[in-house]
Amino acid sequence: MDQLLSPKQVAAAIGASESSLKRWCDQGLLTTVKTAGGHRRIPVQEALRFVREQNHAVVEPRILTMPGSDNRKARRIENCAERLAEGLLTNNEQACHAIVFDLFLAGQPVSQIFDEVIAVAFRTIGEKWECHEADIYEERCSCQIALRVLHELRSKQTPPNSGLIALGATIEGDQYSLPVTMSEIVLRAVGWDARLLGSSIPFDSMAKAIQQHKPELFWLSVSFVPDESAFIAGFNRLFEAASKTNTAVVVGGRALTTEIRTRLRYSAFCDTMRHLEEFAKTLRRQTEVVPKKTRKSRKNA
Amino acid sequence: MDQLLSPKQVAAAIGASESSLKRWCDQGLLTTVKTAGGHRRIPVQEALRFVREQNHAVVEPRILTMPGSDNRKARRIENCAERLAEGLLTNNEQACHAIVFDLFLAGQPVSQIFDEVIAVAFRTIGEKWECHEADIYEERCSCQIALRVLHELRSKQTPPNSGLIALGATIEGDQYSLPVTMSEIVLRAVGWDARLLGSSIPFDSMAKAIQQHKPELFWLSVSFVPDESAFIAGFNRLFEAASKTNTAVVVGGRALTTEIRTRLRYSAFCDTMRHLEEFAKTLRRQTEVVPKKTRKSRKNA
DNA sequence: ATCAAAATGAACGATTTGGATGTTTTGGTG
DNA sequence: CACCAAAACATCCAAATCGTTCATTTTGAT
Repeated sequence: MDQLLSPKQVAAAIGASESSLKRWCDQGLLTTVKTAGGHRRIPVQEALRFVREQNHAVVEPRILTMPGSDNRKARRIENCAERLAEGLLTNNEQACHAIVFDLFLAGQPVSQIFDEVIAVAFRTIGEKWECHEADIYEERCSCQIALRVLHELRSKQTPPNSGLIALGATIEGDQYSLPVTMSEIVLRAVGWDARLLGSSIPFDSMAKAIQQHKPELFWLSVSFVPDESAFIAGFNRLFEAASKTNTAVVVGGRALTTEIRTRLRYSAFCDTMRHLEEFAKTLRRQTEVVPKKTRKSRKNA
Repeated sequence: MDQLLSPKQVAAAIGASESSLKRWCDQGLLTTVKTAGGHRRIPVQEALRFVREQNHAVVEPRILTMPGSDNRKARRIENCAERLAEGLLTNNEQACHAIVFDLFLAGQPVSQIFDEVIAVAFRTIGEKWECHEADIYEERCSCQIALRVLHELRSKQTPPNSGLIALGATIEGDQYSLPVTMSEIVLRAVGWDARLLGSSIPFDSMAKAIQQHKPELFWLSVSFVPDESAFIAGFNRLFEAASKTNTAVVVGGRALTTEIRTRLRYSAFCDTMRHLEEFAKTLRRQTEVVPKKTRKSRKNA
């Protein structure tokens, strides 16, 4: 479903002249496809990538299928967590949408948006719940809204084209789908073909998925551990299975105490989305370079 | 074997207008076969060659990769469930998306799409799982895909403007978010301001939500009942709470055996999305007409 | 402050695109 | 077989886009 835009449309969207836009296309700053008659066509995702990378202003977000909003001051990341928490608790889905997409358009890495805005907002909501200032249903409803925003965000990313596959899941009994969904988006942002298996997957089924898809990476978000020893045993079994297909296993989540961690075997532990992003980037570089047996790269070194 | 496509289909596939495509055919950029009546027919292979050689964009790969998905036969709702099940199990998100949206754009009511396509597809997947032809992770992954399609569908609906509020949820321990999400979409389709609270909500919290939002309708999707007697007690308590705010309570879901049902008090029981739609329509008419004390409606009667 | 280099945006005639039109063909149904 | 709605046809034309040139503005270094 990636829509194609004409140079004029993109120009209008970002408030530049058509001439400049055409020049940028010809310079390769924007990847264009051409019609048979030689007209330039720009996929929306590509336009979004350009806006984010160049830190360009967006005058008409609607052309880029983005929610309209007050652009100027919204870009600072500081108050956003607060504002998001309020938007979530007051059921103001549009506001939540706008907060996240403003940051996205302003070029903030998704990992940072997740760590510093969404995660913080939900921590706030969690605290309010503990103080009986918010009810459970309000927290759950907030999750629903956030999930919809995340799905929308996901659909605006440039679709993955690399052959590097990542699979992700949560363990049986863990129903928190927000973190695992964020992980998927982060991985896709750095070029992985990340596929979320879903929530509450038994370890044996994960192993089967690994065996069938042979991913380069498997990630596990652990927000809740129903049975500690079963978890440790199951996880280490999973790690065994993964090593057979050379699959790196990344684990993270608030339910993992240091005590549990010391008894796990894993390729990487990630406290934040930023960590996950960094690890995925590194692994990607390694995995891509290694199979290439030529030593061309020496020339540049 | 050599599937033929109409100019319109190819145009849709590559995101160009029908006019342009026909011109390109006439210029010889695309080799066409002609029917007896002079209509152009383009072999899939030829369309693919054109895309490769012209380095053209592909907006709707499904048309070229799964030929026959777009013709009139495919619009028929009968085969769709089958095709959707296959798309879900093969991780072909785009195909799933296309199947649902083709029906939606063709004017099929969402309730019918849900009852006759999505529900059927998941029943098929469930059966395969029972016969060990599909793994748990494949079912979960299918749910993820379906959820994303549903969210996309929701975002394409006209946003609610009526004052009629509906709240919905699943009970604690019930993690099936697909049915409850479909319900929300159905209600929104018939003009309700439906707000999904989320999955796994305790009865007390639902009661609180009702008390705070005073909805005209509350719906509960029950796909799984962890504790039967606790459920019955909790539900009837909820019904009590709802009657205080004049809130109709609708219940449905595959976990509700007739045995359980006989022990519940509710405003309506819905086996299908169609039932829910009908009930919501009726309630809407009643609720809207009653407070209006003029008898204008008599004129039309 | 000054100037050259670079970037921007407007203007131009030629070409391409895509929507509208009324007519004909197609494919499915009774 | 006859019928019908949807799809495709040919044609036309306004609007959009192309590549190019050129004047103006911005940038950056002296």
